Amino acid sequence: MSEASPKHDVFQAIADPTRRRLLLLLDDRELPVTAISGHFPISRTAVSKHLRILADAGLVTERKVGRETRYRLDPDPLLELKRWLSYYDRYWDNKLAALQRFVEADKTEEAPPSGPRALSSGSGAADAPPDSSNR
Amino acid sequence: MSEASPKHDVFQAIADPTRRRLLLLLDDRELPVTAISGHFPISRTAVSKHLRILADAGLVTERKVGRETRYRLDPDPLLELKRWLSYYDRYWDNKLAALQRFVEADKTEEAPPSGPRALSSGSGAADAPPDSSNR
DNA sequence: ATTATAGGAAACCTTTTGGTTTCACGTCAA
DNA sequence: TTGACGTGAAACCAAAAGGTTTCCTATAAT
Repeated sequence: MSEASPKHDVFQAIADPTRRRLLLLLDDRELPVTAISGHFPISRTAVSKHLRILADAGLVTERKVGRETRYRLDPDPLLELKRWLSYYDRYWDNKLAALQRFVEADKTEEAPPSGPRALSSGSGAADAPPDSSNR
Repeated sequence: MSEASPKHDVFQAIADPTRRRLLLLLDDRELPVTAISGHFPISRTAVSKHLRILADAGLVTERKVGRETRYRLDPDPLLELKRWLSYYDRYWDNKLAALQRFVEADKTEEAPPSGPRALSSGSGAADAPPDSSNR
């Protein structure tokens, strides 16, 4: 509904430290480009490009006010990240983790590479449940 | 602690879709490189390089067994991501979000770029609380 | 009407990234 | 001991990423 052309995905968008700082800066403020770029050691144009990438990922909204363009955080796409991360929650949820380790105890110990392991092609879903994007 | 030389950070490590798939594949299995690369359309060497990046970020552990090197997921560094994400939790925690919007209601409406901003909601440094890394 | 400001677009440069192919080395099997 | 197997290192390459500078176009302001 809201994503038009996610040319840049969230994972890539937040990979850059400068962009992470941008998100923080725009967290609760709506700021025009020049004001934003004052916080960074790089050129205004460079900041502008970062903002575009964030906008492409849906992480900031742009709103024209007179001759300036004001940017503001839109954290919604971060929910995708949150969902992706939640896949690993069982590792930190001690109760489940204990069960998990118990269940997998047998196949963990010194399994030869070519044993009766159902790993190869077997489950197509097991290969990419939360995120299947590939280039 | 545990991190030796985090040449690659988690954010960058998970930015690549192939690497995300690797994490899934190594989620509960410990696999040697050749077995792993069978799941990907790229060369074994390329997979090996991805594994190195993941290892640098601490996301996989490598263990030599005979002539093969077995890799396995170590999700711990993902906690950093989780922590980073939690900074934005207030946006999705409805109770707090309501308060937040109320508090910021006045400064949201057409605030001039140079107003008396006192927003940094208690949580600390306004510019870079969760992540301050910069290149 | 003229001038200053804000910000994106273009062209360009350098470094990084993701990939490949080839090679060398250690380990296991005949 | 001779060969096949499993991997990483090296050299190399094309494309993408992050920057910069130089325009160009709107929108104020005087």
